[in-house]
Amino acid sequence: MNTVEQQLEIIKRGCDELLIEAELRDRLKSGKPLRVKAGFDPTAPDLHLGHTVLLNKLKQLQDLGHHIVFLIGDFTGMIGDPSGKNATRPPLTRDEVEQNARTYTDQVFRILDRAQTEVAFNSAWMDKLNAADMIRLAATYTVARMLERDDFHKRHKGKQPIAIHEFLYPLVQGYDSVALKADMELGGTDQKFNLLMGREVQKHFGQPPQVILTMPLLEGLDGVNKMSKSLNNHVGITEPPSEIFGKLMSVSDELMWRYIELLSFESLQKINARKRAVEQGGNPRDVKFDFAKEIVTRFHGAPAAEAAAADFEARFRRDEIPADIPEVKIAAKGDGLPLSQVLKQAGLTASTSEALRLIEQGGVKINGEKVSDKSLKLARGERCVIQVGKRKFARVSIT
RNA sequence: GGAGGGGUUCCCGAGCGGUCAAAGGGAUCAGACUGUAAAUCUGACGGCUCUGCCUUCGAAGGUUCGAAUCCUUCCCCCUCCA
Repeated sequence: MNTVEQQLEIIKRGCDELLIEAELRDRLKSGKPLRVKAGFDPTAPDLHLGHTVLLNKLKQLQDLGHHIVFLIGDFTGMIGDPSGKNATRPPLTRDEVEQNARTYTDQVFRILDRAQTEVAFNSAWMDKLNAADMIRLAATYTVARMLERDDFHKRHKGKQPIAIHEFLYPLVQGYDSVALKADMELGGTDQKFNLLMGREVQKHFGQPPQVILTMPLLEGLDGVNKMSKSLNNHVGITEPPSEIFGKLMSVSDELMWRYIELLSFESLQKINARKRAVEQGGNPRDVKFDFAKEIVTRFHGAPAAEAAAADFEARFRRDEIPADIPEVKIAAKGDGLPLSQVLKQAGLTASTSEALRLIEQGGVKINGEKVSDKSLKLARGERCVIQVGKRKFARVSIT
């Protein structure tokens, strides 16, 4: 068993903020496993690397012997999503929520120990709350304090709409902590307000306030916004090995260090040594390459990672055609089909207009030969490998 | 309830009767280069049976030879007052 100080060190590594450390120390001293809560929104069931920053921390806590409650915000999810003004998502049905929850947990248990994790749904207690209870809950906080929350504040100042029910979100999240008797709650730095709300609501209900631990948010591939599926700057953990590998290689050399800092399990000494090596003229590509392998290994195993690495080398360093490319059969009417049609029907381009543009720009190759003739027709019976850009391939036969 | 300001292509944002498929930026994609799907530079960026045609500027009507631009009604958002 780890001492309190050893535990604290593990808990604090990589975290953004721990509030309040003294309280956590006291709770750890009691020797009782902590009830650690982390809430997730069931609207986006695909986990990406950004989520894993938090999940890895939960795993560490789990390994220290604490009790993890994986909370799925199905109640809140069914009302509709408050964050992000422009994408007012349609409310989810019970079925959809359950479906999402299942895919969610399946992915989560690639990281957490299924047998030792409690999965909870906040509808379990929220459904029982009546309107009067809701009003009482709402009475525990003021509008002014609510507007302190950064995103509300920004939207309010920026003259963006805020719907009333969005104010209920933090309150409900806080109430979840009451229902779960949470000792500790984890979240991203953007969750700090909500997590603190949990403390307030708990105090209001006569419980000792939870300790909160925030983890840094992982930037997306663009290096600017936080990683999210809707911004399409994410790396999903269920994506194919070569996709994960390629996406990580596309991270800028600068951002790469941030990714390593938040995602790698390497020791800090090792990471620092790599930094020094690059500063002294080492190639950052090599560091990125190893890091990409580490991550692919984590989710797909070492053999898959080796294969993805080899594939990447072949494709982008030696300009070879990858090993497995999709076969596509396209039916031609008459004697043949214009190339632009073939590209569209093979799914290599979104439209014929795009196909024509790409041909014009020299982005289309047939059997390795660049095509420049926009009106080229492929005859019936033809079989060839078509490449669009660096990444899209198809083995096409015209029938 | 009153007054005012808005809703433009994936996003932000100009345009305010013809020269507008609509400036600029971002995102994206392609090409060049390269140490990589880094960086940088160049180009493309509604669709199609592509030197032309069709659809788009909150929605529906209308005025006009011609509308994103003017009018009417409706829907939605913001600010201030109450």
